[in-house]
Amino acid sequence: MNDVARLAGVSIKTVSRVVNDEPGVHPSTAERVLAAIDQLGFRRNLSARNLRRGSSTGTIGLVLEDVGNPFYSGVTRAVEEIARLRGRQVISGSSDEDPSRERELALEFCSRRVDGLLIVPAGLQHSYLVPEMRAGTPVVFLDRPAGDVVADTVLVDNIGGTVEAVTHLASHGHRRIAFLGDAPDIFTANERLRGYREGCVRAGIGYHEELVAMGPHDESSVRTTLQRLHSMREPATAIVAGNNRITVYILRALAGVAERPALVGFDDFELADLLSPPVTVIAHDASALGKAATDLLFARLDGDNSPPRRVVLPVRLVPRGSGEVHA
Amino acid sequence: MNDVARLAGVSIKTVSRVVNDEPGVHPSTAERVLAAIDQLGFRRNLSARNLRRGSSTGTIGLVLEDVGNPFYSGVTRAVEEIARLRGRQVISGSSDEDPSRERELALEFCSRRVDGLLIVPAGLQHSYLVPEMRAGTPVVFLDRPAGDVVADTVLVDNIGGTVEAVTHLASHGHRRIAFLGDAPDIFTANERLRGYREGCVRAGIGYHEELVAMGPHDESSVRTTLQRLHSMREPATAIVAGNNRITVYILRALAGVAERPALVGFDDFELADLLSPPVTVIAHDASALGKAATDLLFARLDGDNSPPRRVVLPVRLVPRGSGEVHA
DNA sequence: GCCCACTATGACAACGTTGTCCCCCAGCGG
DNA sequence: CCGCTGGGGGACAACGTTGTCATAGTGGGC
Repeated sequence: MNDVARLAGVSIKTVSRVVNDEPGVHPSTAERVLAAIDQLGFRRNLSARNLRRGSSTGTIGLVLEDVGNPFYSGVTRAVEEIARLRGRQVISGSSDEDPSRERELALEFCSRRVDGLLIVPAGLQHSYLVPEMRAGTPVVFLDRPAGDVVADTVLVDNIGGTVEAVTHLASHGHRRIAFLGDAPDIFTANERLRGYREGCVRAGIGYHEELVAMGPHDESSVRTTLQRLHSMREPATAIVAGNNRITVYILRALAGVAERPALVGFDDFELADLLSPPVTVIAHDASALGKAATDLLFARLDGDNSPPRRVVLPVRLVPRGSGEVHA
Repeated sequence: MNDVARLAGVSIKTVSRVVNDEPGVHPSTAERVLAAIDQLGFRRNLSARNLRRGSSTGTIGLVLEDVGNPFYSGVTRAVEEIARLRGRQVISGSSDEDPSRERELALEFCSRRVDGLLIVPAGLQHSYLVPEMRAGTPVVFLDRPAGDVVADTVLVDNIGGTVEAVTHLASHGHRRIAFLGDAPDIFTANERLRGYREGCVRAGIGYHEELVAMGPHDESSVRTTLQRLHSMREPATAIVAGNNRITVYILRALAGVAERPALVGFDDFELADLLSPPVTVIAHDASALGKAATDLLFARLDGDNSPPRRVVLPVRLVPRGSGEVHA
């Protein structure tokens, strides 16, 4: 800006006026300034501007588990969409389910003075955010609740979803329904397990420890588990998968197997309907989740200071016929 | 920082020293300062710091077409991974194939003084970046080349891929091979069309205009196109799909159809191997693309000022047997 | 010709940091 | 007792902006 001013033969304040379309600059002066800007390739430094004006940085921090996972990239897209409408940029990072990484990212974003934070919690400890929240940075947790702070949270109906999945399978005559879930210290995994258990009890088929295998899972652990479930005295005839990755592992393991158990997966995924058999899922909308959380965040930025809210988004069983009919 | 200094009864410079672990502060003073920091929930303002130090902002700007697309979210993940190793945050945005949006995003990132830019070009005009590039901001284009500037570029072997796809199909006896591509003003779409044409010529089956349908495509346009291809006097017996979305549209349109043409899709996708029939694809690695581009960017940041490079990543035909064998 | 209003412009401080330079004072040798 | 040394700490400027206020010039009304 200094250079522009020198080149145009004016003060930097005048350049500032031109850059900001402020009135009170003679057209011919403005023209000279614009020419200088063009010649030097000047671009206003937003950091300095925001610093001086004490205004917002126009950024939103997004901490999620893994942008590479289609579910979270759907969330990201929705967040970006709304942020854009409100003139904000999104800074994002993946925690990879590591609490210290989550914390590192969130605090880094705070140092950058983001206007707000959206966090998919990896850990259970979030008191590190208390100073920021007290300082006025709105924080919304999504997909999972925060550990030890009270804050806005957007969840999906994990329990209701798995209850429905089990009910659905039981209504088709299944009595040996297994559950493969993610690591039990992950909130959603635990909730879904609870839903599974409740579903079993409600369906009157009882809860059997040996039909449950919590993660963390990978392709081979799923394979082993399926063999175990199949070789039981009373084999499982149906499976509920705790998330989209596990569903895919199961599908891979079952490829080519003649006698397939029925399957219901948590999380919908592209092409689920085109597989044979198509896969019944408990669907919930990643973009709805992202939208709800971002809307909440912006409401806070707009001055809403009502008590923290907890929003639970509905899920929907999408029956596609993946072997529910008992053979 | 001012408040911290006041509370601890020291000057702000001393606080700065403590925050930056600089020597020359008496342990007892440091302790007082740390206590004050803790009590006030102080967090250093990174913008101000970077402004004063004239150092980098520690951010990388990433402009892509749509984070929601699994291909680009894979790219994003890879970029993030490497940026993290080098202590950078990623700011990203989706252009939705809109050149003005791409420009807006890129320039916004420049105003934020990102250390470097990664761009999946939506348009053909990139001279707007010249001032930034001259000012020393490294820019790497990925997936598609820049329009009218010379810059580092990372591409995949689009032509080679479609040539191979057509060759593969022809070697299985197909002579009526159709091509469904994206909008022809998109670089990759055009390249793949060229590869298709060349493949046809090489295979000695000739290039027939009526077997080509360039986009933009949606589910219904694909459906219509397939009907047209099927009801020809000499119907197409095989199809090459120009990208992952088109492949999926085709799969949807073909669901339940008895007499399916063979299919080879550009871009691999999850579960392609589990469909029946499994889908043969021309695979290329989103994360390799992201990694190559980011590596190139960091090389520039490390001072590499050799002439702009163009990297072309190989693609790989993954035959899965989606009906290549001529019925 | 004088004063006023108004336009165009600039000087300066400040945002929250950090780099540079300087000062104070205790401790030590002479 | 003096001067030197070095550790601990502060004052001040500067990064690139913008808000506030001041000022120079210009033209019009009396």
